[in-house]
Amino acid sequence: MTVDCEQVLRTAAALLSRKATATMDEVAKSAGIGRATLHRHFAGRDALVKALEELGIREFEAALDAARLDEGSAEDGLRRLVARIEPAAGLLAFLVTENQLFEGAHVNEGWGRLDARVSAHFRRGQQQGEFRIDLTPAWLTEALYGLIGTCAWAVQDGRVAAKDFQYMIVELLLGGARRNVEQ
Amino acid sequence: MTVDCEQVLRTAAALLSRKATATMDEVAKSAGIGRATLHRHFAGRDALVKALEELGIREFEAALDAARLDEGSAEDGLRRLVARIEPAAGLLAFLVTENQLFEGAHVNEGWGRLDARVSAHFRRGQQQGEFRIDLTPAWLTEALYGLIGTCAWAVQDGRVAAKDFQYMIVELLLGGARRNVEQ
DNA sequence: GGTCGGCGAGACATCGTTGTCTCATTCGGG
DNA sequence: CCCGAATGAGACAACGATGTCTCGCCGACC
Repeated sequence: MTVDCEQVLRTAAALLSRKATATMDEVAKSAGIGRATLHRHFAGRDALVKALEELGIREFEAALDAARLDEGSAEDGLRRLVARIEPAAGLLAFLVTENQLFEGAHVNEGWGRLDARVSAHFRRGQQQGEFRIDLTPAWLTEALYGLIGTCAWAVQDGRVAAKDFQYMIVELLLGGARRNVEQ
Repeated sequence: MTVDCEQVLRTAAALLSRKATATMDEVAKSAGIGRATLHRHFAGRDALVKALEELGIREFEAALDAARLDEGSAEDGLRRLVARIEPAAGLLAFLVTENQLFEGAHVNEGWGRLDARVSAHFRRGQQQGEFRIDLTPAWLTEALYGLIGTCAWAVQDGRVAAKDFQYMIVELLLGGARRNVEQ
């Protein structure tokens, strides 16, 4: 009968990704538990969001590990990363926009680590001559986050087919919309 | 002594872009007016957001008109559009994420018109052989919105220089991160 | 100079959300 | 089979935000 905190968090992530202003009661109901039980596991809304943030950081970090970014070309590494991150795309979209609400109050240091790893990968691609050097690693990192969130929403709204998730993100981020005639 | 509604809206947009959960009182204070006066002009929070939405649609539509998308190459048209849209980027970022909160309740038909115009421009670029046909116009449209919002936030946080706003968006969207050796 | 309309400030009731509590129930282990 | 821990449901007060009101003030217009 014990509640699975991890499962509750995933359900909450799915709901809050679509409706960031959802009530604690709505979160509890969507997880199939009572509001009191939700409070027993997460002291309040802040604690819930914080737990969600840590879950997102864990999943992102796991995706980074699983993608083995330092193996092979930078491009292939990016493809593996997007593939591994797809299951957590909705959670990531929520957290990225949620972070905008924190007016510099305090940002989890985990984001710094993640940013550094992703940014370093883009920098490696630049140094190896794979990526353009006129787009800064910081911007490419932000753009990756933004495109993941945008595509996750587009899939939810039916504007992009779910099976095209990885392709649309990676192809746009790597190749852009311009058609290269020599290809 | 009459309040300039337009100016109030722009101030509100600047605040709400950064803090979507700002109080009506905060909005009023940031605009330098009293909460009562704010209520006299906008019946409530919903009315304020709706007015903001219509302002955003007007500005976006004006940017589309000014960009003269049908003149010259599709690429140049996109560059002009991003340039014209830059002043309203923060407002757009707010509205795009705010729209995620509307769980299909009702979407302003203005967004449909805007989507159609932007989407048609990408489609024209595809038909003229300028743009790739494996990235759907709908996705390119969403990606444009997403990158504009992401870049607006990145500029606010100092991760991207303000002067690079147009360049970063257009270059990434058109050319992607991959380095083309023949260039 | 007087009047009138709009504004700011504050008071007030209301509503929704939140956090805490109690109590009955149920599931699982001893 | 019994006991205890955990859960669900509901009640409750507290808090913040909201919407409405009044009052005093000031600037504009006549």
